[in-house]
Amino acid sequence: MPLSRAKIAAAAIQLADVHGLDGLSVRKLAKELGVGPMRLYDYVVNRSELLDLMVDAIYAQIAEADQHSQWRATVLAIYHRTRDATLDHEWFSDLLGGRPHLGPHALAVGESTAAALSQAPAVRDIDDLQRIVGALNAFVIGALRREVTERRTARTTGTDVTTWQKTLGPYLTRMLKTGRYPTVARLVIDGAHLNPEETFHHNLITILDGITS
Amino acid sequence: MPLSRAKIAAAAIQLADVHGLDGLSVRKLAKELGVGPMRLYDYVVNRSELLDLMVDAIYAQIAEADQHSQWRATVLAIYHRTRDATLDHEWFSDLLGGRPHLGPHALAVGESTAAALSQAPAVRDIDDLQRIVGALNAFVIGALRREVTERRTARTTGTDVTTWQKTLGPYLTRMLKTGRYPTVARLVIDGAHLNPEETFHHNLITILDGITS
DNA sequence: TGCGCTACCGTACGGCGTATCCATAAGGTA
DNA sequence: TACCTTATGGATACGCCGTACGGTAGCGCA
Repeated sequence: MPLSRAKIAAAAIQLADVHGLDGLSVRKLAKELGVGPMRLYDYVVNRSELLDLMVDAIYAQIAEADQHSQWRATVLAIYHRTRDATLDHEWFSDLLGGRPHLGPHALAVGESTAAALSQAPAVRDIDDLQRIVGALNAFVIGALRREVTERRTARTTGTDVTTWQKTLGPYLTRMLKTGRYPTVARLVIDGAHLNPEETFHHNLITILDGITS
Repeated sequence: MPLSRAKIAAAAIQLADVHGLDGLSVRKLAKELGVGPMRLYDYVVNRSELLDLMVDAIYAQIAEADQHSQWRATVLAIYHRTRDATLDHEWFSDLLGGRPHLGPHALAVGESTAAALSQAPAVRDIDDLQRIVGALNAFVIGALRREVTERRTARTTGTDVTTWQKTLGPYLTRMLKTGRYPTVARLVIDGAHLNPEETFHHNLITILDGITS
């Protein structure tokens, strides 16, 4: 097996899936592939280019979204698929919005999204399109980052009450008991655990429909 | 000068403002403060806690937003101030959404935002509030990340045409000339350079009014 | 005077990205 | 067959990083 950019990216993704982006080093990746570290620099100029490779591989996964005849359904499908891919590869959220996504598959996804949105009746000119694409992407980036962060903290502190009280619990409850943050306290304590997918869907629809009308 | 968490945070912020988060190391920070590296670990348990300190210092800056009598004006003021602070300290965008913001000032900002939004007529119960706060925060996080990323690439590649053509230009124009990304091409080529602040404001208002009605 | 405690610091370890140089194998030519 | 060229892969090394650890100097107090 002669080693290739695709193979390197696949191994890197697998490593990052398990150990996160911090746990992905050029050296470990090389060891995983059974070669010396410097070998990888024949295929990639930088660690950062390695990340670009990984990102575009994820976009390839996203780009497989089915084309719907309705522009609205197409847009929703793409963003939901983005969410699915992000939850499958949480490190992806660390890179979301942090660098320009210019790989071929990223461009393809961007093209599908923009093309669909350009069919919305409210989109009169290219400036409208730019604003709308920007707003939607911004929401999705932020929402996915938040969701992944919540997942991570829930995982490390544990969802159950006992470990929660041993980690962030004391500090947070102490802060909330000061009475200086009543609304936040209500959100934390009384706020039901909303279904993340439903919340994402609901907010996405609200913004999409609000912005295209 | 006896060294304190506040002083450490201030020096760290200054360093990060100039050299970015990557250019901020515990060792450099210690040297800047005229002490040995390990000295800082008497005030901070981790590099990560150092970042938390810095983040909360920025939230302190944001929290100074004036209180308006109208909830809508309050919300807008807070988010605009968030944007201002982020553009003053671009590294802040790298941390946005990537970790829970639980410092006292972050909580204060969250409290002000949530309290204001809870006065919106459309907010009936706490679940509404949770969804709306989540959606707005998500948009702002994503929008600021994107804006900072654009600023950075514009800075390194240069805004003028000549350097642009020497860096990303060739690759991107080649990709766009394939004809596979017509809509993206139109966005890049024909899309006017929209005023970032206006775009932010416009989108924020659209989402805010769409979601609270 | 002696003693424990605290504040502080120097050193060191393991890991990182990557520049540079070396060994070896492969293949073409005389 | 013998030699030279060229590509392929690897070992080593440099300068950084975060931080664990052990030691020391100064000081309050018995």
